[in-house]
Amino acid sequence: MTEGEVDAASRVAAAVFLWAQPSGRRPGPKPKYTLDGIAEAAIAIADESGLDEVTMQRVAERLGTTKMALYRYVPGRAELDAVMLDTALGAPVVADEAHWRPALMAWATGVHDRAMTHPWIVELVQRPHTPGPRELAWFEAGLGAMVELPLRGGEKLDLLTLLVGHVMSLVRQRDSSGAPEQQLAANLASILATRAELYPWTASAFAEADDDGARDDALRFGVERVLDGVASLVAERAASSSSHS
Amino acid sequence: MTEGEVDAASRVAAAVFLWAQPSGRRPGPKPKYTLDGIAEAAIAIADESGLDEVTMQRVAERLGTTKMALYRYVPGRAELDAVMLDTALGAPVVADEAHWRPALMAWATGVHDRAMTHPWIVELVQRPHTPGPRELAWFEAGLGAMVELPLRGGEKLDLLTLLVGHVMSLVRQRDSSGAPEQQLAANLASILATRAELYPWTASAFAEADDDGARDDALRFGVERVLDGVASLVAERAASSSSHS
DNA sequence: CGTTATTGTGTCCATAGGACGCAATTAGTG
DNA sequence: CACTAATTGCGTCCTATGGACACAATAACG
Repeated sequence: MTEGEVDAASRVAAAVFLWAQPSGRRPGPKPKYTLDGIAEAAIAIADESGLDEVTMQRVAERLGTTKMALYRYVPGRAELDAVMLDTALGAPVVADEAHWRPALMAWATGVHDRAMTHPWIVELVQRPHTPGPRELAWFEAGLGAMVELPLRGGEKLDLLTLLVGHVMSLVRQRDSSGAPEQQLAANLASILATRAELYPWTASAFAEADDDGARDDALRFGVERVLDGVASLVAERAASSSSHS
Repeated sequence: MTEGEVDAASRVAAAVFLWAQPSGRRPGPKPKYTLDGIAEAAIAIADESGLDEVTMQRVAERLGTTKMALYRYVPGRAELDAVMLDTALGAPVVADEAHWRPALMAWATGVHDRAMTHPWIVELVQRPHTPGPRELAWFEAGLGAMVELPLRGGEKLDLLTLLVGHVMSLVRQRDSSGAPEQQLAANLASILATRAELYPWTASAFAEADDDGARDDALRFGVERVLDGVASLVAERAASSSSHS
C-alpha cells in the first residue's frame, strides 16, 4: 500500500514489544547489533529522507548487514516504528514553572521542538498506537503541569489532546517548507487566483496573511488562545462556586 | 511500505488532476465506468474496511473489472486518494448564525460529523496535499463564519487550523472504538496499573476520567475553550485600542 | 566436550503500484 | 458510407516491500 496504516494485531504486538524488558540471554552467539543502533539508523534515514524511505532493506544497508538480520532484533515493521517513535521522543522537558499557564506553554513548546527535530514523529504519534515509556513520560509531564489546575481528569486529558493536536498540525505545516512542498503552496495560490470569486474569504485571508509576512508565532497564538480559554473556564467556575456557597 | 506517505511529485499531480475539468471527449469507445463510480467504490471499501484495504485491485473487483482498467480514469493511487477525500467531504454546512461564536461551533461540529462518517478522511486530510474544490469550500465556509471577527488574516487561518486539528484528534480517538482498538486501551490500562508509581498523574487522571463515565462532550469542551480564548483576545484588543484612542 | 538455544543470513512468496502493448470501439471527415 | 485516428478495456510483465522458513555457525552450561 502507499502508506499509513497497520493492522490491529501488529499494533498490539508493537506495544507489548515496546514495554518488554530486555531478557538476559544465555546460549548462542553474541548479538552483532543492538536495538538502539537499529533505531538510530532508522531515525537517521527518516530524518534525511522521510518515513517512507525507512525500509528494512535500507536500515540494514546502513548498518552494513542484510534485511533479514534485523528481524532478530525487531519483530516487524510496526515494532520498528514504535521503537523509532519512543526513541526520538526522548525525555520530556521538565518545566519548573509553578503556575500552570507558563508550565503548559513550556510543555507545548517542548513538544513542538521535539517534533520539529523529527517531523515524521507526527505521523507515528497520530497513528493509533499504545504509547511507549517515553511518550507516556511526556504525557505525565503535561499532566504534572496541571496539578494546580482545577479541572476534572477527563478535561485535563482533553486539554492535552487539544494542545498536541495543535502542535502537530503546525509541525505538519512547517515541515512542508521543503522545495517540493512549496509547489503545493504555489498550486493553491494559482488556484485561488483563478477562482477568487468562488473563494473570496479564503483568497483575501491568504493575501492578508502574506502581507503580514510570515507570522512565526502560530504556535504561540494557538496555545495562548487555548490557555485563555482555560483561564476563563476556571474563572467562571470559581465565580459560580463562590456564589453558590 | 506499510503506509502513509506519497512522494512530492504525486502530490502535485494529484492536485492538478483534482482541479482539472472534464474534457469533452471525441473519438473512441464510450467509457464503461465513471470517476464518480470509482470514487464511490473506493469510499465504500474504506468505510467498511479502512483505507488500507483500498487497493486498485479491490476497487476494480468491486466494480466487476480489472485493476488496469481503472488507470484509464485515475492516473494513480495518489489521485484516487485525492478524489476520495474531496468526494467524501461533500458540501460544507452553511450556518446562518450571525455571530461568529455559534457559527464557528456549528462549523466545527459539521467538520466533525463529516469526518466521523468517513474516519479515513482524517488520514488523508492531514497528509500534505493541495485541497480540492470541496475542501476549499469548507475552508471558505469557516472563514465566512469569521467575517465579523476582528482578527488578521493569518490569525483566522491559524484558528481554523487549530479547530481542525482538534476535531481530527477526536475523530481519531473515537474511531478507535472498534474491538481491536479496545485492546490498545486495555494494554495502556494494564501498563498504567503496573507502573502507577512511574506515572502517577496519568494514572489518576485516567482513573478519574473513567469514574466520570464516558464524557461525550470532548468536542464541545475543546471548541469552547478555543472560542473562549478568542473572545478574550478580542476583548483585550478592544480594551487596549479604546484606551489608546 | 557435547547439548541446545540463539544469531546471521540466504531463499522464496504474496501483494502493491504501475509501465506497456494491443485489440476493439466509435466520433468525425471526405 | 467507408476511413482515419483517438480512446477504452485489459492482459502481461516488472519492481519494491514485508515477511515466513530453513540452516549453518556460535557460544553458554552442565
